Amino acid sequence: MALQIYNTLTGKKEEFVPLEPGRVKMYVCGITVYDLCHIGHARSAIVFDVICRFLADLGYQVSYVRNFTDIDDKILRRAGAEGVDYRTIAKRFIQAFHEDMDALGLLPPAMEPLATDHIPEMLEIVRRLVEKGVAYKAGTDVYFSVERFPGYGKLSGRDLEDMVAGARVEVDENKRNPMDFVLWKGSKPGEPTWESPWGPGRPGWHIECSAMAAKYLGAPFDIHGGGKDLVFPHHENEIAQAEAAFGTSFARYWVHNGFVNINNEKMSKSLGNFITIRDVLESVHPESLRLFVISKHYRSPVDFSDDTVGEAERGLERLYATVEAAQERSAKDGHADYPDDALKKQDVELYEKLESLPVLFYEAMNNDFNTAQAVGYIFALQRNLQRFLDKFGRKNLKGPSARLAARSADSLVKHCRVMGLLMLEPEAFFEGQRKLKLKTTGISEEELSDLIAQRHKARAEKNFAEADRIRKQLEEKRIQLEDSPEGTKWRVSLQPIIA
RNA sequence: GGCGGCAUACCCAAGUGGCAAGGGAGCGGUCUGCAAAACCGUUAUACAGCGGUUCAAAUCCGCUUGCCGCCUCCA
Repeated sequence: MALQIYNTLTGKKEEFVPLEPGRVKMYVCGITVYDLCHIGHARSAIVFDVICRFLADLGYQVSYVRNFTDIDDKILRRAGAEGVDYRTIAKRFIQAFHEDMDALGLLPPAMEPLATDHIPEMLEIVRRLVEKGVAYKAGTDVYFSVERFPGYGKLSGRDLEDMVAGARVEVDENKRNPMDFVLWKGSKPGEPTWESPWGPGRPGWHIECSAMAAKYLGAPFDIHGGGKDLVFPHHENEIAQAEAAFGTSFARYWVHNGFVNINNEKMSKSLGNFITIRDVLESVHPESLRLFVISKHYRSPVDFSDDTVGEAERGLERLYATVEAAQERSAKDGHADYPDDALKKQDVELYEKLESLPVLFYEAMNNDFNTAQAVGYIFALQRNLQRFLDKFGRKNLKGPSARLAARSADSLVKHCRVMGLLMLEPEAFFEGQRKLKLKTTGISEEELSDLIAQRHKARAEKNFAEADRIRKQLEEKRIQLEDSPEGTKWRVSLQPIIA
């Protein structure tokens, strides 16, 4: 089955046909850089990262552009509050954004343009719109006249009359229609300003994305993405400006991700349920957050809680643990090849899961990036593989058994990596996980190994009361000890994130 | 007020006409000094409710209820 993408513009899943064979041009609205990013931004970034990786996996060359809005009221307000230049604020949060995205393991876009570097391109669009009579100057501002663009409302599925009737926008004497939106704002004293044919000022928000997308991808381009909340007015306005100015369609497929909620409510500063990416990554592995995100369909809202993130984390650990065990125990014999029949004889169910995973995986992903279903298929293989390994106790696998286990592990890794998961060697993952988790308990590695050694001694002396006392002491710090033939291992349970 | 979305087991969640994926938690068992992990078994005659279409519906249509989002900056 060919790739199907749900297109907000038509409200339907459509077969994806790129404008240029073998190439996908994708623009995703980035952030306004005035504060740290929260987990809603993380979801959006992860969703489009997975889309990007999947398209690349299908063989497309992906041109991915994501902008920064680096001039805006909120940036100016913060700059004013701190008594610094707005560029200082923008620079600080662009850097923070990059740190967060790197920490999340996201592929960098091909291009990350800044709004303020594209004022001439924006002015050119405004010029064309004014020339065509679709925009007008009023006072010190230039507005887009929604009545002059017949398609206005087509993305968000509203018509102009309804919008005007229910409009909650401020009445502005300058506007001909309450829904008209600003393209160019006359600057107030002390604000950053650029020269223009309509007087000194700065660009409106929507014009940036139209200008940068058109510059780097041309119009029309293939995919335009962003959060659901951008559908109206931002994307609606982008379409209006760009199509009116260029006389062509703007973007073919409009893709919008759902929100992250906390306790079933949208995250917002006023509700005090605002969680930054940094807050989460302090105690949660980035791939856990990724698995959490892709366990849900990208268009559905997702509720973030300690429980649901913890579930994702345990799932990820099991995935890594199974892969590690399979790799280790098939290391010797896993590379020799055997006929399919010989492998199948080892474990019919595992063999069938292994054979069917590629088909099912691509079927799910091709169906509007159904990562949740794809993850389900991956866990089905993981479960069968783990069960197979357990049949052999702790022994290493030989011959066709080793080969079957090795191939299953390879398949898990390969398919997970298409979604940006299982990117680490298991050993490195667990090492990182131990360090990260231990840090949240306030116990040092030395203290812990001392306590484990003490307990080991107590156990050797059959002083189980003392051994259990130490175990309990550590459990209070969320550290769980696991005795195994290879010695005592430990794991740390999740530190609550939500207060 | 206008527009849109969602409702599947204890929890999370996939499934858009033909035997209800997957994960987590629970319970019983194997293993273990005890635990934990892992494995085995088990947990929806059923998909908010009512009505309709169909040989066949969680899936399509209508109505009802509940929750959420957008309409103002917002991923």
